[in-house]
Amino acid sequence: MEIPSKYNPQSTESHWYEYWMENGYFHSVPDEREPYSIVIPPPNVTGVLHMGHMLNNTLQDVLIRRARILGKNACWVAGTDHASIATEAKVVAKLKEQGISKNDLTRDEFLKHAWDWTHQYGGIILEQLKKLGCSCDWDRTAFTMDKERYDSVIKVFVDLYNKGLIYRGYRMVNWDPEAQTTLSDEEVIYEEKQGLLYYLAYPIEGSDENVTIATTRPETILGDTAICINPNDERFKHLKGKNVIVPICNRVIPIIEDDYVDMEFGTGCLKVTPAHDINDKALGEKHNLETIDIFNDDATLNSYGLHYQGKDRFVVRKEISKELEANGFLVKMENYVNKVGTSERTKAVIEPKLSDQWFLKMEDLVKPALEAVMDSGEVKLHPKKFENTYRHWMENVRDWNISRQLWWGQQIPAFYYGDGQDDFVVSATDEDALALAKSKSGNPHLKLDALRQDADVLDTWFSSWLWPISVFGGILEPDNKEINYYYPTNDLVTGPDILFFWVARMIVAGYEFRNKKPFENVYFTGLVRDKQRRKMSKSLGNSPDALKLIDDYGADGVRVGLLLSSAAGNDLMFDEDLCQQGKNFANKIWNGFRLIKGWEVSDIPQPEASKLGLEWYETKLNKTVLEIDDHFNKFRISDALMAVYKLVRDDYSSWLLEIIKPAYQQPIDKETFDRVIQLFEQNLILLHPFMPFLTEEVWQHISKRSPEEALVIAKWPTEGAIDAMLLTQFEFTAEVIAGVRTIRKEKNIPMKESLELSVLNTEDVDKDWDVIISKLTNISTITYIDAPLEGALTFRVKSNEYFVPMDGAIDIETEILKIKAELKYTEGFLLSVRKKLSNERFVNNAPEQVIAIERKKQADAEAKIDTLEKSLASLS
RNA sequence: GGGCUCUUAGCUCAGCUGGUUCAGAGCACCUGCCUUACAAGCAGGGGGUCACUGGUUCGAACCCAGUAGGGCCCACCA
Repeated sequence: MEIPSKYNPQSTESHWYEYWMENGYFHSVPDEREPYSIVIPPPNVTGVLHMGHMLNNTLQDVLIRRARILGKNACWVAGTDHASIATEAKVVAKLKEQGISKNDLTRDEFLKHAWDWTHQYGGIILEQLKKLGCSCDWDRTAFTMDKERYDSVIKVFVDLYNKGLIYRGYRMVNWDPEAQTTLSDEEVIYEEKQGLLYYLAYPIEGSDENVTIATTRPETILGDTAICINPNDERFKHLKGKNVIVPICNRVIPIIEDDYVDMEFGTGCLKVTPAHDINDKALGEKHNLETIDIFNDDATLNSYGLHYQGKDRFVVRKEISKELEANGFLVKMENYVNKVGTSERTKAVIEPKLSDQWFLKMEDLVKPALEAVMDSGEVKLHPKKFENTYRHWMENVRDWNISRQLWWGQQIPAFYYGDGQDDFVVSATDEDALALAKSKSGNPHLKLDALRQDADVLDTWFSSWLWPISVFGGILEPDNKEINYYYPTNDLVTGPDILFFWVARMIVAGYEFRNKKPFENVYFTGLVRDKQRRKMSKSLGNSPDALKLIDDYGADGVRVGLLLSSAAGNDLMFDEDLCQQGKNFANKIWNGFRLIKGWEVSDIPQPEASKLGLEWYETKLNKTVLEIDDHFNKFRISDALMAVYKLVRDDYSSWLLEIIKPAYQQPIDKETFDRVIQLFEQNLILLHPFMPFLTEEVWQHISKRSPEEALVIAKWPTEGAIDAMLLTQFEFTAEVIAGVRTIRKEKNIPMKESLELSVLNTEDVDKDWDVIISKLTNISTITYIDAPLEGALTFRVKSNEYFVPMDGAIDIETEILKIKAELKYTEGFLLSVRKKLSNERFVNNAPEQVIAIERKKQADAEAKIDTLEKSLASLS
């Protein structure tokens, strides 16, 4: 059978993915095994795979595949999020392209468009995850708006309402004038923007005097209902109790006093606009001020805007400042940088706005979730530093605005039967709502069609916070077999940007609805950035096409590329070269397989070198397995990969294969062959979580396997013995080999030309390793000698001295210089060790073991100096 | 403004309890090799004042304090 020398991922990846699917390896049902479950952070239903998803899902796949190989019942639940505001915005934009305005559609018509869109694009990202190799249980694929998840959300809403935790309130909320909906505090991004600070003069009623205030938003003067000064401010003492006249609209408003006002800022005098600023709202309530809302929902001015009515707030800002200037009210303008809240989704500048919204009381809900992370450690965050951030948010949490003025989402199950503030009932079904309404209103003749359901939908996160529960049906059927088996899930992998949006709220929901944590570990990935440290984004165009990367480097190559430098919580500077490294590594393994496959096996005795080499590699592998397990336990995934990478590339390929490789066209003995295949298979198992396709391909090529023997469900190596002596001896041997190779290189002696080696042996070296030295360096004989050899190049390992006899002139001067340099270094080293050992306080205070090590260092150095001095003497 | 965190080789980062020759890895770089598995490779090599200043200690990249400079999160100063 001819095996190509280049591994070709394209031809194998889809094949093995189909094979895995056909055999149902990813599907999980509860059984007697230990469960291991992960729920996917559901990507937006209409999204496409980007680098963040790639990283995130690769990590999850590594974890789930390893769990599967460890023999656990691994279940990775896939699904998508309806992403109400993002999806609705996309649908609105698409309709607009077709000349359809959302306002011309009924709710049902709009929802039909949204569902069409969802069905058209909803599966794309999941198909892309399959290309990446993700071993999700696709039979469980869920959607935050499917029937079960929808009903779960409604049930939870009703439940929380009945517990008194959900309330309706007229509050100042963050208004996105573009999407025309409210946002939660978390959805507002504050950005520094260069603006102007306008100093405006307000005439004082019944006087020629003015009072000057500073504002960044001159257009809001039309909504002013007071001027506020600090009661301790001597400068304004004379203004107490007076009124001022608002320029342009000529309204008379009072001057009030409150020590909220910072005397140092601006003029020390503040205009109060209760409808458009959260602090002014508080002041307004405290001082019983009128509230004048000057904006429409799209942030154009309403009738309070007078001649500016219908114009956008930013247009008005420019125009009104001109008008103020023209009329002498504008004292001056200053450049000023202030923080402006913008919508996470639409980027529109947020307008604080008073409106009726639904809120969830958070204070008590949050308590068990805070404790779970900070006190009991039931939920662990990786890296740990996020615990502080988490605590801070949890301790300062505010009520969650859960209503959105959108159509795409779970419609709030509140039904109004009258026009009063409290003329509504909350219920999961119409019939119950009617019954409740009848009794609450005292009107037994109320009809169903007289009930009007709240038009708002719930915040997307109000459905995704239930995800680890709702995907197992744990809300609707709290005692079902699945939820009892898979919940709590084990690990969650996500980005720190949704710590508050999602992770914290899931923990809250877990304790509230299951009385149990939703997961044990949260692994936060970093942001994927480009080489210049810029965030990857569509607008910058610096995000590579995920699928093209897979085409170019293979899914395995991309996975390795992403994992190689992605310590938890650290941003990842993505560089395609890393994928190339991954691809190269895949090819390396492929060729390792090719080499073995090409050997002819014969019934001949096993060479000593092979026997020893195999023994050493087995120990090395056992040691590495321990390291890898340790890395995994600490979520150091890239370290785990690096450990396998080095094991396979350095120890296995460069050392073991070279040690056992038969001479050209010679057969290999059966014992070595069988053993090396077993060890190679162990390598493949260790590699499989990281590079699932390549390893399965090679695994199946090594021998014909039944579906029960597929690599995807192989068994992780169990702990084996580690022979420390073998490892030490190997390292010593490797140094000797490197010494000979260096001489070859320096003197340009080709590998074909065999050399001799003499050893002045003062170390207690096991001569068994000589066969390996000979083989790897083409040394014909190794001789043990008592005195330095003349006419030879030398090198030293520990206190052993090695001589390679050389025809022709040896540059004695150079040799002497080399030895002198080595001597100088060693003497310096010895000096520092001696100094340490002669320090009484060190000897008295340091642990025994540390002192023993120092003594050993001293003895080694002394022996080495002895060797060096003898060589020097023999040369001169 | 508050909190957290980081600064180690050209780049990205390890360095876990202060103690092995502890100053590391991968990549990049330099040199030599198309050696019969792999040039997507092999072998060899150079490279760091561990940000700075002090302190604690027998001993500090590691602990403490301060300084400088990044990053993240939170916060209503108009």
